[in-house]
Amino acid sequence: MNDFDPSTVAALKALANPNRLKIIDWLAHPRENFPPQVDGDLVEDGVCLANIVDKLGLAQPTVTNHMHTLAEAGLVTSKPVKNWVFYKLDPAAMEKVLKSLSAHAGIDD
Amino acid sequence: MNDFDPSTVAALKALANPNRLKIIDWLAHPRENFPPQVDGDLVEDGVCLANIVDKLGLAQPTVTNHMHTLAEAGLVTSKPVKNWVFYKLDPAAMEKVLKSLSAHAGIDD
DNA sequence: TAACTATATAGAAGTTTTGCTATATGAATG
DNA sequence: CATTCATATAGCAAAACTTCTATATAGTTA
Repeated sequence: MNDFDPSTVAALKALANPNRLKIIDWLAHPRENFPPQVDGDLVEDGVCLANIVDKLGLAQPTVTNHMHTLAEAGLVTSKPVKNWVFYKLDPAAMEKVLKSLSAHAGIDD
Repeated sequence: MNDFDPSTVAALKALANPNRLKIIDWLAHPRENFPPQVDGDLVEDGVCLANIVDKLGLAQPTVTNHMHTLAEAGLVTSKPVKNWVFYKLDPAAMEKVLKSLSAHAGIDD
């Protein structure tokens, strides 16, 4: 019904990976999933890459890579503070993907 | 918030491909996208593989493969009639994926 | 039952994904 | 200003994905 939006596929690709989906889940509930941070608030500023690396248990460059995938798909935003990078989920982007997917599946909102 | 459901990842993987997403879209609106069928109703019985092959413009085994991917992810059902196979979208499965994804993203329904 | 038709399977090539290690960059601190 | 700490980049290997051609299977029809 809808015209085809390539960014929807990019977002779905980004989400279609167990590690990245875990990250999305964690970023949706930062206080429940990460320890308090010294240099940036978990909710206000986002979650520091190092915290995600620790929690996920993969090598740091691998996690950097996953975060870039999520960021390029527009699902998370990143903010450099000092020499950290804080990542936040973009709920509007997630809603957009959900709406697009609903439309493709012919499900009325 | 939710516990991790591997079938959600399988479904997202199945959806994270432009050709399969097109197929999902077409199956959601069969009358708008396919010619009437002689041996099975587009809506009641589903869409014949050959019709999807024609519309997608890929080789038949490639499309068979895509349909198996979608079926294994539970997103479509298949029904053999004579020597055709009819495919139908499973809207309940799609809703389940959408709900699961919403939960992961922390979006309240 | 022979031929045809629709789908499935096998196997292979090219591409993409996912992870790693090693190293570079760049900001912060002693 | 040298070191340390957090992140980025480069390059590589293994695995998975996407597509193809060739062929098999199984139901249909003449």
